[in-house]
Amino acid sequence: MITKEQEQLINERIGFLFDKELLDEIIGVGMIKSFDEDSVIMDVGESIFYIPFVISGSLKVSRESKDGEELLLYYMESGDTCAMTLQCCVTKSKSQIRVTTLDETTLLMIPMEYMEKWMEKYHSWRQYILDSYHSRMMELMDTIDAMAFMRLDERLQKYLVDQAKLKGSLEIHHTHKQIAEDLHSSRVVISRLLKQMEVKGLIKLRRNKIILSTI
DNA sequence: ACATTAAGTGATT
DNA sequence: AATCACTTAATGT
Repeated sequence: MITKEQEQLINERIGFLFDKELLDEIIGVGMIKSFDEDSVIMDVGESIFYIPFVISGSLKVSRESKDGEELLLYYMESGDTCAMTLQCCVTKSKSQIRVTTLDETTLLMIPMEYMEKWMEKYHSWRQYILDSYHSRMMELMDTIDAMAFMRLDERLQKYLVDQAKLKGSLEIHHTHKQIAEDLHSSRVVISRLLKQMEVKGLIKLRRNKIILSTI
């Protein structure tokens, strides 16, 4: 059940997206769930019963190949929902993706049966769903572009800037290994590129930490 | 003090 | 740009 404080938080973070009436319904049927940093909240092959909304925190959505290799697709922040999940709800298929938290993250879960019902009933819902499809699509285009046309060093820079923006901090607490996995590269290569960037004065390197000079 | 894990580096493909 | 093999540095027990 949703408490008064949680209701307030929902209103604050995603309230502007929907009509009052729909918001009341959301509060009636939704559940709030919180997760620690680095927990996998949904994995490849799992069935999906809830539509998640990000209330606070951030997550990454990635894909996994047969041999366990990971590839980062896009990020989700406050007010976002997962287009892949929506798709799975409609087609009643299993998750094709993995969703991992990057921070302590709070989600609002809506049982999936409301998805279609609200599509007919509320303009704001339909609009929101279409918008989020659109923005996910755009983000995917971005990552495809990056993979196809950008060199790894440019991708790495973009990655660092994205992370910094996402966390609102110039310090990034990732190991070179984690970054390599996200960018589908190897640790040694990332270490070397980061070293180059440090020499250029773009970043400073510490153990488990990278400090950007600017965004 | 010792083990473990992260990061740095030269050589090779 | 990736991989190997090895070193060095930082951190936990």
